[in-house]
Amino acid sequence: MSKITKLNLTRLKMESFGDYIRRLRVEKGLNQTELAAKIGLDSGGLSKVENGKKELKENKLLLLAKALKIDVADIKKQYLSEKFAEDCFKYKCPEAVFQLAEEKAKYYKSVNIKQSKLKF
Amino acid sequence: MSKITKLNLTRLKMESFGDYIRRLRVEKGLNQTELAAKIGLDSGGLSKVENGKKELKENKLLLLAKALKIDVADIKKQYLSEKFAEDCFKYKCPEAVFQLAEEKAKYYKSVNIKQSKLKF
DNA sequence: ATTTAACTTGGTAATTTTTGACAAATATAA
DNA sequence: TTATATTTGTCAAAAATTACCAAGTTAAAT
Repeated sequence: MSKITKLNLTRLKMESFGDYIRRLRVEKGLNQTELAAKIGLDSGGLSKVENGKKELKENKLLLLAKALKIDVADIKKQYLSEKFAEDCFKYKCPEAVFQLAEEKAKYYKSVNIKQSKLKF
Repeated sequence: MSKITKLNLTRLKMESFGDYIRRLRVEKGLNQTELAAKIGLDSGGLSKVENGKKELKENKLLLLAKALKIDVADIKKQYLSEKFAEDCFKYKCPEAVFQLAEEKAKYYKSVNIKQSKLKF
């Protein structure tokens, strides 16, 4: 990575998943209570989501996409990338993990993976 | 992706985390019972790991690296990449997630992330 | 075919983690 | 202030993970 890029990374705030949700919610003129209701959560729960204190499973993700009228693939990307990055950080894992993960994901998609084998 | 690459992906078996562990175990001339004992597992547990039926947390990962005399970073990479790929597949998430995840991971590393904020 | 060792699989109980709901505390705005 | 919005902590229920055990299968050898 170039020095410029590295500097930018250290200075520019990266939008977290919570920031992303909050931004879209505010753009839509909703408060936490209103949006939370649409996804079966109370305002406290949504607050925690927006502040990265977690909570949220896939069905909520889909409801959120619908409520905010955003692309499901996009919100999944935002959500999972955050989870992955946190895991990588937590485990102190080299970032090369992501390249390998992408290869594996493509491989899973290319073969018709047996659900039993992978238990999902 | 080129047709050649795609063909290769569909034909070549990609080594899973379980395959990786099994290969190293066999290379060292250990059976499941022996290796399992070194990481505080029974043979059934190790069998499940090798067959992708999961089990395994970080401390076992470190023990495994030690028992198999392999680089800790390497085993973490193998382990996490598999988890990430499975999640991506399960969520039907676009593979662009990995590029974003890598950016986020680099960002987390570049700022001195507050543990409280991210709760890890 | 029988024996033996290695491996796989399923069940289950114990533990840990995640979740949603509530309430209190804090902040923001009118 | 008063009202509204957000944050935070706690708690119990629900879900997921884990270790452990035992039964079942496979494979190799003789």
